Amino acid sequence: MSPRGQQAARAVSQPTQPPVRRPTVQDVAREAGVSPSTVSRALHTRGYASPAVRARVRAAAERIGYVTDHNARNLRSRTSTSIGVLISDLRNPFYADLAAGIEEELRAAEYQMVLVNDNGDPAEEMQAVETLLAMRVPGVIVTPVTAKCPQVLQNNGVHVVCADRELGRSGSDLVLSDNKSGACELTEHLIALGHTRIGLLIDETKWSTGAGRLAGFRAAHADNDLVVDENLIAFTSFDAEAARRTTRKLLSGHEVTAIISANNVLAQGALAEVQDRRLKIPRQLSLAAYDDVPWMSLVQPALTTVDQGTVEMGRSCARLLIARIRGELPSRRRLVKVPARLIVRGSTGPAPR
Amino acid sequence: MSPRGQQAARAVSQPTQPPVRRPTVQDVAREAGVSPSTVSRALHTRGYASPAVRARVRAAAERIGYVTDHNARNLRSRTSTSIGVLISDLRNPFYADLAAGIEEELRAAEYQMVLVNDNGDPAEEMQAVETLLAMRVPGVIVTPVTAKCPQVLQNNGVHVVCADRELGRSGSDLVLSDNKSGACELTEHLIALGHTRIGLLIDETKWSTGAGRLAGFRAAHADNDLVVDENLIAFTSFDAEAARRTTRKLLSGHEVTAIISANNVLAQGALAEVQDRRLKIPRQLSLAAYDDVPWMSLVQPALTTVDQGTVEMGRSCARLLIARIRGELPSRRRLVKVPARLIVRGSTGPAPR
DNA sequence: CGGAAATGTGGCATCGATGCCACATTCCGC
DNA sequence: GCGGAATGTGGCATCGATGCCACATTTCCG
Repeated sequence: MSPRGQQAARAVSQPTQPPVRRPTVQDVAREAGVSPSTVSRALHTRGYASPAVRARVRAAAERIGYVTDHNARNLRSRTSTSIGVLISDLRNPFYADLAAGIEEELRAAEYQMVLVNDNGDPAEEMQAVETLLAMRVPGVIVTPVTAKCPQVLQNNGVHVVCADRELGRSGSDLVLSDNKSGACELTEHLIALGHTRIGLLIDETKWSTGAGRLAGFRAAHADNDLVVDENLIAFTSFDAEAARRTTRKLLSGHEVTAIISANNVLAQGALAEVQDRRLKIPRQLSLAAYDDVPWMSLVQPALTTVDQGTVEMGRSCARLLIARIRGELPSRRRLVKVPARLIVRGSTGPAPR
Repeated sequence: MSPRGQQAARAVSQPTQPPVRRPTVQDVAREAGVSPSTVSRALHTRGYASPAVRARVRAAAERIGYVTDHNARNLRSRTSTSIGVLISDLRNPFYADLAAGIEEELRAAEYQMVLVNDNGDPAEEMQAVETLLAMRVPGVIVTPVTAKCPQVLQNNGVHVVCADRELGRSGSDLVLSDNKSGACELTEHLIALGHTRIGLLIDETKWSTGAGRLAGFRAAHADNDLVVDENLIAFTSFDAEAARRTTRKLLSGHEVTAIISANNVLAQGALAEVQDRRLKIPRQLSLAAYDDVPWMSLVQPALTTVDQGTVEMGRSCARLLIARIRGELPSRRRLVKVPARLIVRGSTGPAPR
């Protein structure tokens, strides 16, 4: 592979390099009759430019269609307005809502969102981290898969906000749903309806998310002097199909009168199984879920749920990160607990006797 | 506002500037005992470096934790690996799926996705365009709100792929669902079941999307020698609540035996109204929708739909754009029609007599 | 009215990687 | 064994915006 061959090949594969020459600060300077430095100050840096010059420069820039080159700016000023957002699955409405909230707030503050799906895979997550480091982003919002991820970022001076879950003891800022309270409230709602044998469909408890929800489930029982039958805590995998199979087992011979799904995906599986069995809800079985998503109010009867305020969680993440980047926060890490809200709908009713 | 005051204020608001000095090409060069140019070639540019040196440089880079600075690279080489993605509403599963497909393919090709929600607002859309121009992205994938958007981008030498809809006569590449065929197939399915008075709930026909679906609806009627009663084409606004009200009107005195919703959002409204009226589906009314999303198979009876293959559409967009950027495509614009697939479920049945 | 402070602008170096060219080797064939 | 091609490396300028400092004006006050 000779250099020459290389270049030739390259030239062939890029025949239509767009030849657009975009105006630079120099051009604007010439047009406005000032120096490049002045243009820069007039357009961006605060202060340092008389209103008259500022207006003139603005007009000139507008006239020749000048658009700042972020790459040059970022390089020189050693900053960037791109923020990394690292989530597990955009197709899951929880993550989509989270991302939507983040994006909204970032956009309002004139930051850009670089969104990466890691599919819950540690390798892809680290790959993404590398990319974000290369982009020199000042901050990242992540629903971490591995504690290593926030750690590496922080070691490189990148601000990190962990969303939805805590992994190990990172010093990162955190935005979490108040899982324990929410799950507790939901469980108590069922207990108040007379349920004593409540199944909990849950996929993990390693992360604070599952752990919190389980804790809330237990707390509600304890508060009402009920002992939790450990057999009713049904561990399953993270996909709907697995949840369905687990629900099947749960419904066989455990005499549960209610089932709580720990998240929206598991709820899909649970509902599918329940519908398949033609169980009358809520007469024969009450069904509820943590993490309200739109379809839950479309099925009949509509599902009783706990709304995490996911979009607001996303907004909080972004606000927190921006404040951190601007250095407006004391150095100690901040924990934001987003309150969860119980939404009672038709799928929960008095326990059958 | 004196300069000094400015600086002081700035200093106060950024007390903890992360002092992390990241290794540069120079550092790697020193570590490996070669020149910076060689490092650059060894790590990135193809060819031009002996395997031995290449390995040595790689090792050195690894050892000192070198991560290329994309800003510098982009500036110098006048390219970027960030791709803009401009959609209307991330919370709508259609757009989320589209974005997921795009991201997947971009990531595989080592591009990054900068995702912007324009909320269907022309002003925000143009705002986003400006930002993407500033980032010097080589390409953008957009579900356009305005024809101006792809146009401005192209005028600035940015490659554009329009997804899901065509606006006016831009020269952009296009990736569309085969709306006409899909809608036609769906309508014919209903006609075959004996329906002759089919309502169509639709929000717009200015864009190719709505226009195509309406055309398919008409085509199916024509193919079966049925005249379309224009009163059954129910125009509505783009939100579920409006769709619900429109459905209400449609159900009052038009003697429709089936309703097709032109997209997933409208379907929500239609379903809500139908459930509210306690109509038996499909005995009293058949219900169907264009654009299959997960909840449609969760409701009972599950909805008959047309699956657009949205994720695949996203992938197509990304593949097309990348090929375009690499200059692998002939200059004439390309139109990709993604086939739609009819999914018959329980919500459609024989027409009542 | 003079000199110091305040105020606005311009000049120049610089951020970090890379394109391009020159040059030092090595290789080959006659 | 020698001239010229092939091959691999280093040097240097450069992408475009901005931080910093110097300096030319103005402004202000004793």
